[in-house]
Amino acid sequence: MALMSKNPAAPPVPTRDRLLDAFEELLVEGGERSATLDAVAAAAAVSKGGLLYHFASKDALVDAMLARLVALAREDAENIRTAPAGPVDYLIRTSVHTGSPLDRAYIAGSRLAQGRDLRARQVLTEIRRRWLSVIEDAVHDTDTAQAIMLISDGLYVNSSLAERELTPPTHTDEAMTRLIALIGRLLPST
Amino acid sequence: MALMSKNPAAPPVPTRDRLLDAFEELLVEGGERSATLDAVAAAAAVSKGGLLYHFASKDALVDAMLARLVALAREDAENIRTAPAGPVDYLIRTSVHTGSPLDRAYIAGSRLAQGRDLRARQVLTEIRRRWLSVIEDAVHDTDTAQAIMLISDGLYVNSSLAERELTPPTHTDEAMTRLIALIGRLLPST
DNA sequence: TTTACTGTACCGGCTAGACGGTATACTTGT
DNA sequence: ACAAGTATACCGTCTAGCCGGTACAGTAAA
Repeated sequence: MALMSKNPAAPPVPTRDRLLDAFEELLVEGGERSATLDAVAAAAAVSKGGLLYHFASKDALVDAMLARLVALAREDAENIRTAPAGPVDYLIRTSVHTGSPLDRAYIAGSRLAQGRDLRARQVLTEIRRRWLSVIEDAVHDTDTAQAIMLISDGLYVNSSLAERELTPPTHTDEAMTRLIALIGRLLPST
Repeated sequence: MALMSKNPAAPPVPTRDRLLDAFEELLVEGGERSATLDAVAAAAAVSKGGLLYHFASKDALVDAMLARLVALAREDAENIRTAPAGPVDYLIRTSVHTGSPLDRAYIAGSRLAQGRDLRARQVLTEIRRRWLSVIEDAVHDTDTAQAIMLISDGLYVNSSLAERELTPPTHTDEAMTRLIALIGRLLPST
């Protein structure tokens, strides 16, 4: 009785954000090709005119999406740095597809980066540079940090590719724990 | 004098292959969106009609491309297994973008896998499964093998993303050597 | 009145694909 | 030997539909 499908006091998600969500979702699910203006508008239950009211062009939509990604990544870098279980543990565990907003935005961004979009490539490169520097600070060794980043990248690829197929969950929590233990061996014994 | 731009006795590359090459190249450079039939035909210096003579539909073009990828990957798995410097060394060194036919085909395939193409996803999953099994045979430890595959995947991502930007070559031969040494630490000390 | 849209109609360019035609080489019957 | 037919390997044109974008008239709420 107290639980409705939505908290009645919760402000509705602004149309602008719903449009960005829909854009990301389409990119993640079907790549650049699927993410047309018509499809985005339909997925957000907004008319095409409404979409173009908020974003004057597809370019503007991309810009806004990337800006949101950058903001989320900035927060995340802080989360990695201050994670109780340590930066490496946090980074690795959040590299599998968890469905978090950052996850979705990051994968959406990498879909665009596969195309000719220079901005997307630059944003992704910058984000990874930032993550790398956090890990470097944590492990005090460039080569090791780089290897850890590669594993993180690999996890992203795997989970965004194998996604929702008939594959039994490869990257279980337990598997992640073992992987992190394994990564421990990379650390120079100080 | 003896060297012309081409061996005069060399048979010209068949149009069919040139079309597949062009298709891959466009996918690698600009993603699914760039790889239209018109663009493929133009890049191969063939009319659109000519393209459709060899491949009755875009689907057929994709099928042929994936078939070639599978064939190349099959050969490669054998190369990994029998590499003089060992499977891990070979796998890691060939995970950076070398411009080899397999490289190009693999990246082209992963561009398609970003979209809705089920076949591409299945093919890539299958290829990685094959590689993993070779590495498993070599290192006798599932977790370690999986970690090595993740690093390999990460290298692919990095080199296909940062490709030909103003980034100084991150993955030099020397860096690869150090990475491989690092990976050595993952191996259980038998 | 302004903000935040909806809905419709339209346009130019692109996209996949169909189709008819053509040049050339090879085969077959006589 | 030669005409007739067939297969191969394309070229050039056309079309239906999609895509990004424009334009604009209307509406409902604050």
